[in-house]
Amino acid sequence: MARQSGSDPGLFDRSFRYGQLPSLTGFLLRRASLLDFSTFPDTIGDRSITPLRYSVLEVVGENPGLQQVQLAAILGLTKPAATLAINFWEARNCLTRRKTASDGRVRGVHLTGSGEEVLAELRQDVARHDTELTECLSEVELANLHNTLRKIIEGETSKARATSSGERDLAK
Amino acid sequence: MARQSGSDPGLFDRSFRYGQLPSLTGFLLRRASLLDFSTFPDTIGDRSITPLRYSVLEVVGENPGLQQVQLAAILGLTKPAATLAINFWEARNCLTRRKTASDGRVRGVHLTGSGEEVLAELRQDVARHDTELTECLSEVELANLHNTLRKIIEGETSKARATSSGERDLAK
DNA sequence: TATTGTTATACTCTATAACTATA
DNA sequence: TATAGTTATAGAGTATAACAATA
Repeated sequence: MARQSGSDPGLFDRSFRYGQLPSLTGFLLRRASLLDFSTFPDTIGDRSITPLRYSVLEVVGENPGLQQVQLAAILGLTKPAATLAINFWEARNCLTRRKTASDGRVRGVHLTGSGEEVLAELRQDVARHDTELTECLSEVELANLHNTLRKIIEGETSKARATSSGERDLAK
Repeated sequence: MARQSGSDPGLFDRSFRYGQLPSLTGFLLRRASLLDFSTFPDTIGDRSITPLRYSVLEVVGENPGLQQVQLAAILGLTKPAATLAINFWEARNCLTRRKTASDGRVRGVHLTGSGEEVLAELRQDVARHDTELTECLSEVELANLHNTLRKIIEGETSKARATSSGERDLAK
């Protein structure tokens, strides 16, 4: 029985027409991102470790004692989403919450010893996966791609704040 | 009360460290794609019209009488997902299913008259949104971005077929 | 009152499996 | 027996709301 899946799109089948889709940046970004996501577990092995969960570990590792609201803000998560992501790693003994002396409401997030080890391995696996994703590109192409994507993210993020959902964030 | 949302990430807050995240193509792709997705309804207006649902209308418009399994293959959807997406537009009188003479199992998908009109407007709105997303880029940068993204999608798609989920697709 | 964090809850999306009708 | 399409169902993921503890 054949597997039903949306993870192997096969873009650009010459038998069909795609209209303006292939000339839309948003369409290409989504396809590339979905491809990255769908091949992620092949390199990482553990299917429960998603790019988001990896990024949680990475950011906590870089910012020991980070508040959960700060983690949420950095990664664009809601508070409950941050709670759940931390719970995931806490259940695996990779993250711990510690009360802060200065503010009793805050429970700073820290890597555990085994969390450090897991992160160290994970960083290498993720970097390898990322290299594989872009192995068809030259160094110059890759550097240009990163610069361009950062421009889109930075430039459009500030615009989004003024015109989109950010408007509601600022509104009382 | 402030709105809880993950749609306005605010990447690169200088107060924090991001480790290797900003140098990962996958991370940048996801952020750019999420930004595109989160600002999409601002241009389109109707929140129920997602990029995916638009692409369904676009592909059917370009390939009248398309089979539903073909639509699914083109857009990387499962059969049930294709059914639901077509149902959405059928309920809005934009798409119809018609029995095919040559094969009684097939119900080809077609645009209705009002579907043509909706698509024509939608194409313009989507193109405008896409232009806004990349308005910080020069023409050369945009062209390079598209070429590079297509390389990633095409190059990696064929590799994915050989090593990833495609393996299970081919396996009995 | 406002903020940190958790829990409760619901909604969307998408996956698999099972069913139908045709071939 | 295989394929096109639908329906049923369940699992992630993520959203809001409400709550507890602290400021």
